[in-house]
Amino acid sequence: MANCMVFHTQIASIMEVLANAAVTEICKLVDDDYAVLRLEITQSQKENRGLRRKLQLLELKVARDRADRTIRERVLASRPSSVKILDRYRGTARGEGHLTGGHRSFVKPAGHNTWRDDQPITVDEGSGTSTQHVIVIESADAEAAGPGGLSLVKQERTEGEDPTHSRDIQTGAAAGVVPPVAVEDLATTPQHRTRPSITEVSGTLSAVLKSETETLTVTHRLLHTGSDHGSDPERLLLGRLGCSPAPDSKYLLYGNPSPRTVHSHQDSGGASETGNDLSRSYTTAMDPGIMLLVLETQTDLSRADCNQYSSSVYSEGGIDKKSEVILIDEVTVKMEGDAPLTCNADETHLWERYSQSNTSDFLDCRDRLETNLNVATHSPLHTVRDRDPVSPSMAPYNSHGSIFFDQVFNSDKRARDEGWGGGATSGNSKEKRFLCMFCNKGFSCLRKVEIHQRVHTGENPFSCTQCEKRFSRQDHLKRHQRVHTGEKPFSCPQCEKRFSQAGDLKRHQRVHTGEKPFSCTQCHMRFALAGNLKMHLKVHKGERPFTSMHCGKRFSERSYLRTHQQKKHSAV
DNA sequence: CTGGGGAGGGGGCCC
DNA sequence: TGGGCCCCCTCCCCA
Repeated sequence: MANCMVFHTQIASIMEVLANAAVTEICKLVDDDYAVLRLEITQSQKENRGLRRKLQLLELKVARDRADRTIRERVLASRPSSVKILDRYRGTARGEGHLTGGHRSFVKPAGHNTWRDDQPITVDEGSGTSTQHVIVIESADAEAAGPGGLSLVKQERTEGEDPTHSRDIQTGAAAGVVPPVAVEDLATTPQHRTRPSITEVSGTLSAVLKSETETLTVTHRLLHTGSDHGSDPERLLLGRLGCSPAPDSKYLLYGNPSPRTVHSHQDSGGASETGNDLSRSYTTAMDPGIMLLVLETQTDLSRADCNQYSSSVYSEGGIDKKSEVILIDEVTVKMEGDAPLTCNADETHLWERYSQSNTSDFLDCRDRLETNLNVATHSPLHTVRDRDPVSPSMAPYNSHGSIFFDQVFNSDKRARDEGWGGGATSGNSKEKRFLCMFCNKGFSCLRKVEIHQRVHTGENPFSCTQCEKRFSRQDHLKRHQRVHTGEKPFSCPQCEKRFSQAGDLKRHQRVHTGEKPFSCTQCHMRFALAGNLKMHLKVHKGERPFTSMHCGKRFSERSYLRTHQQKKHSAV
């Protein structure tokens, strides 16, 4: 019995030892397998990340190629639209010329990459012919454009800072991915070349701006971006280029993340819609997904100062913070009452650039912006206010990736508007805290800026159901529709003539009053209409830009040429 | 050439 | 804040 007990004890001991050994072995196996498994998981994760990265790059490349192809097709299909752009922003450059002034630098819609070279556009300007070079913007890789979108860019111009260094920092992040931003300013020497305020942040795109003017020795900048419309909305930041607000003023330059309507060129109506064509192409080109910009005014140049310095070249190297400006010839004729005619032949349009934003601020802005984007508004605007002072440490590239362009295009209308006191620096009683990111014009509320920006973006959300014409404003559409309805609500009390626009009636009534508020300073002839005076001035200037192909006879107006040709034709 | 109208672009203001 | 209107300006066209 005792032996039996001992035997059982021994058996139990052996069983325990064996069990322990088995457990140990099992644990060891589990640990080994677990380690292997972990290793495999880690490797798989790494592989996944790598593959995902490759996939993103491939997708971006495909998207970019598609966008390039589309844009190339559009540009090739509508090559003349480039001239229409001139027309839009010069206001007068239609067809054969007929230019009285305006910008001497032109915007190529962003993304129209096939319009690559400096294409001289010959515009007959008065007695001479000016060869205008088109600003060329080239898109570039979009590889680093993160889906998160908004980028962070900071640009600083502090006294003594080397702007080259600043730019290098800003572009450096994308340098390995995209071609560096190239800006050529043929009018300036390399030493005086003003560094472009184009900051390639994410590599979504690089911009090549080439601008050259024949008669100007000033630098000008322009920004544009382009991307695949169908892909993730491009994020860009636009700086500004234009005469700066008053010193020490701070303005909010907002982004317009409007889900821009992209119109195909098939939408373009007939020949009567050339303007719309332009708008559409331009809209397509712009299509900014998000534009956000933080701006602090920086230059000491007032508008007048800009005018004064408009023909000089500014260098931003080192401590020079002055703006780049562009001199635009523009003839504006405005006559009030019997006051002498005023001809500002050297109306200037000014380009300047600068922008400042703090990295953290920008991230903050981005967050706000992205938050706002979730709101289903048509075109939410986002403002950033009270920017912190600029920090020298730049972090131009964030994880989301995006672009910052610190440039702005000024339309010739701007000078006029600001001449009326509507500019950002006009110091109106109403504080105009909201700046157009394109022309820096100030507005008192976001809605106005949004509407105004359509001037630059070409967005025409309101279309006529009768003729497919498109308008940037609803009231303009409504007014246009009187063309179809025949409605003429404004009637002249003197002659019962009716007009569709109140201004037309007012203008017409000069017929009855005999009022001729526009007088020529050369011959003291007076005119009831400003356009008539304008045409008359060509007589004095001897401007005859319209030449008959048949007999070589020259005319000051296209209509004269047309009449002449009709007579010739009827005679034959 | 001149006179004049049609129509569109754009800003400001009011409700 | 958005709609609507007024106003100014400009281009184009035609008589």
